[in-house]
Amino acid sequence: MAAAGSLPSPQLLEEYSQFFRLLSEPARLQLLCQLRQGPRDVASLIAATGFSQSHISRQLGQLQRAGLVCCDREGVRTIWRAEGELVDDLCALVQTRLRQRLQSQLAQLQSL
Amino acid sequence: MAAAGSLPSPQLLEEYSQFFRLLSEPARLQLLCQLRQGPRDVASLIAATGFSQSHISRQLGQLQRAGLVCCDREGVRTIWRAEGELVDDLCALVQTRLRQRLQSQLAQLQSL
DNA sequence: CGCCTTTATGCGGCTATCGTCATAAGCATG
DNA sequence: CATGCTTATGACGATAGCCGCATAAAGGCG
Repeated sequence: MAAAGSLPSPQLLEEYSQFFRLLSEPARLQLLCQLRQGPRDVASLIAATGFSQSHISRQLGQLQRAGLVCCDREGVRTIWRAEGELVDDLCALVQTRLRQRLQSQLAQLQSL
Repeated sequence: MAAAGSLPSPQLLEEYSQFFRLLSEPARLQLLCQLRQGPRDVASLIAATGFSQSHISRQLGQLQRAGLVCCDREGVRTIWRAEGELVDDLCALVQTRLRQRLQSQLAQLQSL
């Protein structure tokens, strides 16, 4: 039986949704995956993703404001890196769910 | 040191982002919160959220296709309920992060 | 100081999605 | 069957967000 906790306030709901929205775009997820492999400068992110410099700059800015990435200045260059394990943990949970659903769909197909 | 796993394929990235996109809208999050408290029929969801019937129907459809909610037919009425703990787990992780960030901001303010 | 490299931002086109209204489809009852 | 109640879907206006182009700002080098 589900616990009957109180409902979250609209403001909190808004915070949650804004956070999840960050992860709802393949471009940002791709950047996070790149940075999960280790620190990268913007040039290599451009090369790896094919996005324009301005786009990458904006997305990194959003991720930084959310505390998901941070950067170290090396002169005029900026080296970005992932911060924290949150995204990995979230993706692991989601991956488990996705796998379960695919397996059940597979079972459905095979039972025909 | 971060593990240097392989990069996810674009298709997988798309799957992840589509899933997170479901949670990136306050309306859907609100529905999920309502259903987390227990099964509800559509009329009570309309009353609780103020959204139109058509909108709620669409959002529930999306959540259902993702396996986050499911429904039992009671004659012509449909009773919806949350399915699985995934959303709760995800929100718990995010909440921890949000709290940490607010606390650190608070500490910053107090150190002035 | 001029020049180059690198990052941040204003602007605008484009697409996707939100949310509503109107309507259709399905099921129960008199 | 006709009526009423509940849910699903087509159409549409409004808005938000993606993404690139052009340009400004900031730092390094001769």
